[in-house]
Parts: sequence; structure tokens; C-alpha cells
Amino acid sequence: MPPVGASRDEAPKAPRADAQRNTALVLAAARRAVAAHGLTVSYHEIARLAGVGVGTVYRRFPERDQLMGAVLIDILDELICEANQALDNPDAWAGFRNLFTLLALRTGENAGLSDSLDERGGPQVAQRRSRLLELLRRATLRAQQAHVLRDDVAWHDIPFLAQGATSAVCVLGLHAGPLQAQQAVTVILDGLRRS
Amino acid sequence: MPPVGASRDEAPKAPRADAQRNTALVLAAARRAVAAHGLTVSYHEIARLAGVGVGTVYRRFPERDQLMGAVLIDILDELICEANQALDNPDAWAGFRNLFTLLALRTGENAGLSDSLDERGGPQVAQRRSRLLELLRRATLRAQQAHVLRDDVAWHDIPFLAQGATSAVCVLGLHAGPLQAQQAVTVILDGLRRS
DNA sequence: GACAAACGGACAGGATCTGTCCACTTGAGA
DNA sequence: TCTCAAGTGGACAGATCCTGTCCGTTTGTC
Repeated sequence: MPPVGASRDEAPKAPRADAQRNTALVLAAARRAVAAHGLTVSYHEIARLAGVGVGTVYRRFPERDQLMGAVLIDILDELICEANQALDNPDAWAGFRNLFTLLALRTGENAGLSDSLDERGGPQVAQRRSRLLELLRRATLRAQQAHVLRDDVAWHDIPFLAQGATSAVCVLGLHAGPLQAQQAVTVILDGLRRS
Repeated sequence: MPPVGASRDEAPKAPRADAQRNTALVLAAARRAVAAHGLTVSYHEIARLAGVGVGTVYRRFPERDQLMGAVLIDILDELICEANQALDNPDAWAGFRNLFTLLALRTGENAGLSDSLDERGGPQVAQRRSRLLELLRRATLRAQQAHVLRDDVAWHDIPFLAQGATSAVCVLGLHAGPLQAQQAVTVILDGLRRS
């Protein structure tokens, strides 16, 4: 099987420009769709939001886990970046506070996303999640060692508090105002800070 | 139309004993089902949890709103009772704290239940919700006037903080332990309390 | 013991989602 | 500019799940 195999060694050609554009559109739409409708949002809805046909979404992400994984990786990378900045921040509390705030926003927007991919997300997701948790652990311990964060919370309590700050959008018929999340973050951070 | 009409004036006969028992079973099952699967849980699932046939569920609650309304009334009455106790408590902070804690547990368990019935819940739900909110408002103001609750939170921020404390059950692959909710409630109450 | 009330669950009908297919459009290299 | 492979859209078939009804059977009550 000589000449036929020649193509074997060729570098895989880059996708066409419109294909790349559509991939980005689909990803962005999926992120909004998951935030708005939850994890079970249909491919049709994502396609509608992206302004492409369903066929295009299925062609890019034949498996639902691939698509959700890509969305999650997007979010995890953003959080990992913030976590690194938190550790570099000379002010341990300011670093922790910024990380907590972003964590609150992202986990609130995409509640449940990370968890549904517990096992099926593949190594790319698992590795990033571990990395983020490790950075969060270090940022938490650092703040505690600097005596600015109360000692009776564990690092793994932080994500629960963060998600809680932003996940409630409507309770007892009351609708969350635009500043509701920020208000909750403030109160919780005050509760976390060592007096 | 004389003798036929006689039945018109008779008091409506009480349901049979097994029917009453089943109504209670269905209600309890619905409460668990909503907590576990959300508002869109199917009648089949509720019937399964209750250990009755679907027909029985439909016979008792032909309209979904009736069933959800009944569940919600159950919860609201419990909260109203606690709110009244909060106002009677000589210790303004203790009263507020107890109310907040129960609010956290119930709104976390049944996130979204109250809101979906915003309009369709009927007067029985609307009246109870108004009543609860009014009591919550008074309990909050009372705690602020006693200088035990920070002034920069409004009474209508409280339900959002409460629901947030308990709604997160799984974040970034971490699963909430049995004490997670209590821990969050503690931190948030510390954030709310005036130092 | 008789009978009305209540029950269970099979089933039809409807809504929604998944995933494919193919006629048509578009980008890129010659 | 031309050619053609790559890419697209969206109709459609099939699968899945939910709703709501109906009727033969069971059960409580008088």
C-alpha cells in the first residue's frame, strides 16, 4: 500500500475559515445555552443561538460530552488563570477575594456543568479541575496563614459558598436584581474574613 | 325536581379512608420528587415514589399547578410558623437566625418551586407568600433596629442568601457533605451579623 | 353481602429530542 | 476566474418521554 498511504504523512489540513468561525460560534452559544437552560439543553437550541444549522453542531461535536467538555474547559481555564493571579497577589486577602468572586460568577452561571462531567469529561477536563482545586487549596491556606481568612472553613467548602452566592435568581416570587449576586458575595466574604 | 334535588343540600361525603391516605402519600412523594428532580418531575415518577398508580395522582390533582400548589402551601405554612416564632423570640438575633436557617433548608430543597407558581398558584399560595414575606420583613427590621443585623442588607436580600446557602450540592466535582449546608449557613450568618 | 368509591396500570396521542442525509453554498488553490 | 472539496442548513425519520384516559379489578362502608 504505497502511494495511497502518502496522504498519511501529510499534516492534517487546517479547517476552512468559515468552519473555524462556526466552531467558535457554537462554543459561545453552548456556554450561553447551558447557563440559560441547563445541561440538558437541546442541540437545536444551541444551533439556533449560534445561528447555524443543527447539522453543523453535530458535525463539530458528535458527542454531547465533547461539547460540554469544551465549554467546561473554557471556564476552567479562565478560573485557573485567576487562581494563579490570586497566588501572585502580594495581598493574600485581595487575591482570595478576587478568586472567590470569579468562582461565584462562573459556577453560578453554569451550575451543574462541572459535575455532570465527573467521569466522562475525559483527561483534559479532569486534569484542569484537579489543577484548579489545588490552586484554590493553596490560595485558601495562604489566606488562613496570613490570618485574614477564618480557620474553621476548609478549602473545599469555598466552591459551595461561591456557587451559592450567585445561583439563586428567583426565590419566593422575588427576582434577583442586577446587584444581587455582588451583594451576596460581599456578605459571604465578610463572613469568611477573619475579624 | 323535588326528591332528586335532595342530595343537593347534603354535606359532601368525606372521602374514603384509603383515598385520604393516598392523598397524603402523593403529597409527601411530590415534595420529595420536586426536591430530587425539580419542578418538571413527571406524574409517573411521583406515583412511583408514592407507591400508587398514575391514575390516582391524576384523580387527586388533575392540574399540575394544584399539586405543586399543595406542596408549596405545605412549605410556606411551616415557614410562616417559624417566622411568627422569630418575632415572638425575645432575642431578636436568635429569632432571625432560626428563621434564616429554616428558610435556607426549605428554599434549598425546593429551589424554583415558589417561583414557577408566581401567577398560577392561586390566591391560597399568593396570600401565604405575601404573609411570609411581610413576616420576614418585620423580623429583618427588628434585628436591624436591635443593632444585631448589618444595615446594608435589605429584607428582600435575605431569601437569596438563604437559598444560596443550601442549593449547591455538587460543585467542581466535589460533593456536599452532610454538614455542608450548616457550614454555609454559619458563614453567611456571621457575614450578616453586626460586629 | 351489596354497591359505590377508589385503584392500578396499560395504552393512545402528543411533544420533544436525536441524529442523518443530501441538495446547495462557499472558501481556497491553481 | 474556475473548479471542486469542504462545509452548510434544515427537513425528516426514529426514538424517547410525558400526559391523560379508560376500564377491569379491588376495597371500604353501610
